[in-house]
Amino acid sequence: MKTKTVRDVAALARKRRRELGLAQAQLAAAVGVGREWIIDFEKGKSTVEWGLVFRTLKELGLEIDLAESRQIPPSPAEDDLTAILERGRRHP
Amino acid sequence: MKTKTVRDVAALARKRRRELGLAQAQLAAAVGVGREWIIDFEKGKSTVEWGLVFRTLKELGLEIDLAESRQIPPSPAEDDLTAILERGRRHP
DNA sequence: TTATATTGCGGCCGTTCGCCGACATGTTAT
DNA sequence: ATAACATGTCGGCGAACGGCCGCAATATAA
Repeated sequence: MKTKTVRDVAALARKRRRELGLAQAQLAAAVGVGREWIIDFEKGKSTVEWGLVFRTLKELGLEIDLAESRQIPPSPAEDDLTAILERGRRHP
Repeated sequence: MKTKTVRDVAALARKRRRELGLAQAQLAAAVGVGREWIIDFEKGKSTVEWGLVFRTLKELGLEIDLAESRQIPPSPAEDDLTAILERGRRHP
């Protein structure tokens, strides 16, 4: 299942948890986090810890695959980049 | 590409970045994070923000797929869970 | 209905992220 | 040789995470 946003992952994880008949508290205990963390994660909170997300998905039996999409995504800040890079080094 | 740990993801991201000929600073600017964040992420640091990881992978053209692997992985907190699960089911 | 379980939310607080500098090292180019 | 770049490291600081506690809505069961 391709995911486009963190919410997609969150929704999928929630669905999966329910399919497994697990309560948030149960999953939380299994992963080793608080109940609130599961709530935030399933809400799609983007600032949760990456490692905990990974462990949670694993616990739910959801494997993470990375597929190379061929095209380079539109580099959004090309002009800003030069400015930033200029600032990064000493003036010539 | 199946990933088993956060380091797998980190290594893959680093490889991909180099294939694209991007410097850490460039990727950092594109994603909107500091250079150190890219360093930590590529080192496999597990406490980095989930949303930033997602954005970074996207920027690298790496799509995240979630595949349902079989059953529930061996639950590490079985003693606690069994008690809870017992309660959840009808008991003869 | 009455219970029971599950879920969501709001503080509080210790810990830590992520950013910013400056600096060190190694590579490459002029 | 110098200069520029790329990658890492270190110290420091504001901001925010994540855990614990309780309580109010909702499911779900008896």
